[in-house]
Amino acid sequence: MTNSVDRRTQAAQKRRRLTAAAARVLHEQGVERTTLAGIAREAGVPVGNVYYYFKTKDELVRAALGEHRDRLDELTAGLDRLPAPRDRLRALIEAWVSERETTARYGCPLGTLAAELGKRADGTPAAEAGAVIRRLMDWAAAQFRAWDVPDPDAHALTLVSAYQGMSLLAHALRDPAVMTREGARLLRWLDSLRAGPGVSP
Amino acid sequence: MTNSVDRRTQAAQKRRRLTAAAARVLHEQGVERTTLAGIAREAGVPVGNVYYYFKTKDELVRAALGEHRDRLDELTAGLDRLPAPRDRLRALIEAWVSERETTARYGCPLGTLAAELGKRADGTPAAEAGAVIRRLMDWAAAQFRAWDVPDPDAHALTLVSAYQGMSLLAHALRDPAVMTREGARLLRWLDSLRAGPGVSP
Amino acid sequence: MTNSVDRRTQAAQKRRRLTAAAARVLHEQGVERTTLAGIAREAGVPVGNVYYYFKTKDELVRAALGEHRDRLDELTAGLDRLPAPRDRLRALIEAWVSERETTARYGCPLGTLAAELGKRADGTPAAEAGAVIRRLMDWAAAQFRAWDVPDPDAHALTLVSAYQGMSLLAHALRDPAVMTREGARLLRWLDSLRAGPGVSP
Amino acid sequence: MTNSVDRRTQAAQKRRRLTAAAARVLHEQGVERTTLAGIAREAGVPVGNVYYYFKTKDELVRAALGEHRDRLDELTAGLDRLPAPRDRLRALIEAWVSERETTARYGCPLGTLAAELGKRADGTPAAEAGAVIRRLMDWAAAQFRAWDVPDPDAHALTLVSAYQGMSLLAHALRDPAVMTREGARLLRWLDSLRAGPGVSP
DNA sequence: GATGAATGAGTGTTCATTCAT
DNA sequence: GATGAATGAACACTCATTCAT
Repeated sequence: MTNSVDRRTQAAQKRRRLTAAAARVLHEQGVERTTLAGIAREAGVPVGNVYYYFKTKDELVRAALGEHRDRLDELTAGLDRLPAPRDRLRALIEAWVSERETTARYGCPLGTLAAELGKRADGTPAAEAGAVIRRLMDWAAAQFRAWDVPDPDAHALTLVSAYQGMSLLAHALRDPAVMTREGARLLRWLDSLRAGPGVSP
Repeated sequence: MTNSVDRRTQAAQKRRRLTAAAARVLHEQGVERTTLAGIAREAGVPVGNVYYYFKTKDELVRAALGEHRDRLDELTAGLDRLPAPRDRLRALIEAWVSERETTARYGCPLGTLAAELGKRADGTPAAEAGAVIRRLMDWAAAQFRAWDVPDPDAHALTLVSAYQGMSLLAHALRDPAVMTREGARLLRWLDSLRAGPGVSP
Repeated sequence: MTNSVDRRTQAAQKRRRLTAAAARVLHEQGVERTTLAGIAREAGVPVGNVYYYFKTKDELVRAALGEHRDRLDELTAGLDRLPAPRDRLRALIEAWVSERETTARYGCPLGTLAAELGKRADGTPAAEAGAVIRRLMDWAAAQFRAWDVPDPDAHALTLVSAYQGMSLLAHALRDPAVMTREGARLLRWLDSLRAGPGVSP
Repeated sequence: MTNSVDRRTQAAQKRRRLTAAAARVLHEQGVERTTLAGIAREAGVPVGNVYYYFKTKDELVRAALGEHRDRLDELTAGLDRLPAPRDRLRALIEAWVSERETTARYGCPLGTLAAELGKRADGTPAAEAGAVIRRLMDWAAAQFRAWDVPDPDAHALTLVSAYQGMSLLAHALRDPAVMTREGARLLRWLDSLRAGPGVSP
C-alpha cells in the first residue's frame, strides 16, 4: 500500500516536474522553438519517458498553460486575503512590476503563448491560453465590482490590456523600465478611479 | 542598356514580391511555422531563387519587418497631412480599430513578431522589430510634443502599449470587439488630455 | 495447496486470454501493425505482465499460431465424426464459406500470417505458420486417401491452395461473394471426383 | 533546352529508380518492415531526397503497386501477341511457374501486398492492390470470352484464385515445387475446358 | 509472481540551405 | 541570374523490452 502510494506520488511528482519544465522552457523559447528533448532534459527525464505522461507535444503545451493557470490562481488567492478590492488590484500591479526582469527577457508567459498559438489554423491549445487570460480578467472584474466601480468589465479589460501591452513593449524593447513606468501609471489610474466620473485609461 | 534596366527592374519587383509575401505569411503563420517554400509559393517565385535575394530565412524576416516599417511610415506620412497633432493621433487610433478583424485573427504584425523573435538567444531580428515599434512610439511622442502635452514620451508609451495590449487581447480572445471598446476608450482619453495636468490613463 | 492450484489456474487462464487476444488481434491487424500493448489491452492484462508469460513478441506470435492450430484441430476433430470422408471435405468447404465475412475483411488467419512472416530473413515464426497449413493439407490428404481418390496429396494441395486463393481474393477485393462462388465450385469439383481418373482442378 | 530535357529525364529516371527499388524491397520485406531509408539506400538516393519525389511512404507504396500494374500490362501485352486465347492463358501459367523460386521466397508481390494492406482500417493503398488483381482477372476473363468459354468471369476468378493460392502455399511452405505441380494441373485444366460441359475447378 | 514506469533505438517526415546546370 | 533537385540535420512520436518494487 505504502509502496503503491509512493509510486503514485513519484509519478505525480514527475508529471509535475515535466509540467513545470514545460512551462518554463515554453515561456523562454516559445512553442515552436521548444523541443520535447529540451523539456525532457530540463526535467531530467529521458525523452521516451515523456510520452508516458503526455501523448503529444500539444498536450504538454496544454499542461504548461494549466500550470500558468494554477500559478495565477495561487496569486489571486493570495491577493484575496487583502481586505480592500482596490488594494488587491494594487498588489496585482505590483506583482507584475516585480516580475519586470523576466518579462523584459521573455514576455508575459500567457501573452506570448497566446500570440504564438493564436495563429494556428486549428486553434487547438490557443483557446486554452485565451481562457486563462479571461480568468485573469474575470478576477479583476470581480474586484472592480466589489469596489463598486461602474462598468467593472470594461475596467478589467483596460487593466489586463494594459498589462499585456506593457509586457509586450518591455519585451520588444528589452527594457524592464517600461514595466516600472507603466505600472506606476496604472497605480495612479487606480487611485483616480471613483474620484469622480473618471477619465478611464 | 534597356535590357539591363529591365532586368534590374524585374529583379527589384521580385524582391518586392518576396518581401510582401513574407510580411503577409509571417504575420499570418508566425515565424517558426512559416516555411521558405510557403513564402516562395505565395510570391510566385521558385524556392531556389529566393536565395538569390535573401541569404537566409532571417534576412527575409528582417525584410518583412522592413516592409512593416515602410507601411508604418506611409501611414504616419498620411496622418502628418492632418493639421492638428491630436487629430493625427485620433486618426491613428481609428486606423487601428479599422483593422480589428485582421488583428483579432492574427494579432498586430509587429507585436506578434516581436513576441516570437524576442525569445531568441541571439536577439538578431528581434532588435529590428523593437526598432519599428520604437519608431511608432517616437512618432506618437512627436505628436504629443507638438500638441504640447507634458511628458510626451510617457504618453506615447501609454498609447502604443495600449495598442499592443488591446491587439493581443483581441487576438487571444478572438474578439474584434476588444479593439472597438478599447479604441473608443483611447479616444476619450485623448479628449481628456490637456484639460489640466491630467492623471493620464 | 488450493491457493497454489488457484494461482496456477489463474496464470493458465491469463496465458490463454493473452493467446486468444493475440490470435484475434494479429489476424485483424497483421503482425507488424499489432503492438504488444494492444494485445495486452485486449486481453485485460497489464503490459509489463505479458513478459512473464511470453519472453518476446515473436513468442506471442507463435502462441497465436498455436491457437490457430488448436482451432484447426478442433474443427477437423468435429469433421472426423462424419462417417464419409467426402462429407468431411464438403463440411470443411462449407465451414470456409461460412466464415466469408471475416475472411473478406481480414483474410485467412493462417494465410495472411504466413504471407507476412514468410518474408523475414530469419524465418523464425514463419515455419510455424507453414506447419499449421501443412497440417491442414495432411488432414485433407488423409480424407482423400480414405476416400480412395488417387494421388491424395495432389488433391489436398489443390484443395488447400484453392482455399488460400479464394480467401486472398475475397480479402483483396473485399468481396465475400468470392468465397461463395469458389466454395460452390469446390463442392462441384468434389462431386466430380472418382467419376473417373478425373481432370482435377 | 537540351539541358532542361536532360534534367527532366534524369529526374524521371530517379523517380523510376525509386519506384523500382520500392517495388523490389516492398515485395521482399513487406510494407511494414520496409523503411524509407532502406528503399533510398537500394535506389542509391539520400533519404531526404526521397521526399522530393514522394510525399509519404504510402505514396511510394502506391507507386510500387503502379509498377506492378505496369509489369502486368507488359506481360499481358506480350501474351496478346499470341493468336489463340488458350495459348495466351497457357503462356500466362507458364510465366507464373517460371517465377517459382522468387515466389517461394517472397510470395506473389500483388497477393502479399494486398494481404498486408487489406487489414488497414482505412483501406488506403489496399484498394489499389485489389484493382491491379482485378485487372489481371479482367484480362483473363477477356481470354476466356474470346475463346468462347461459357461464364468467362467465373473461369477467370478460378484461374487467378488458383494462382494466388499456389503462390501463397509455395511461399508458406518455401517450396517452389508447389508452383510446378499446381501449374501443371492448371494447364491440364485448361486443356479439359470446352471438351464438354466441363468439370471446372 | 504482478505491475506501473523507464528506456532507447528507430521511423517517417520536414525544411533551411546548397548545388549543378 | 534562374531553377529544379539534393542534402542532412533535426524533430515528434512509437514500441519492444527491461526494471524496480
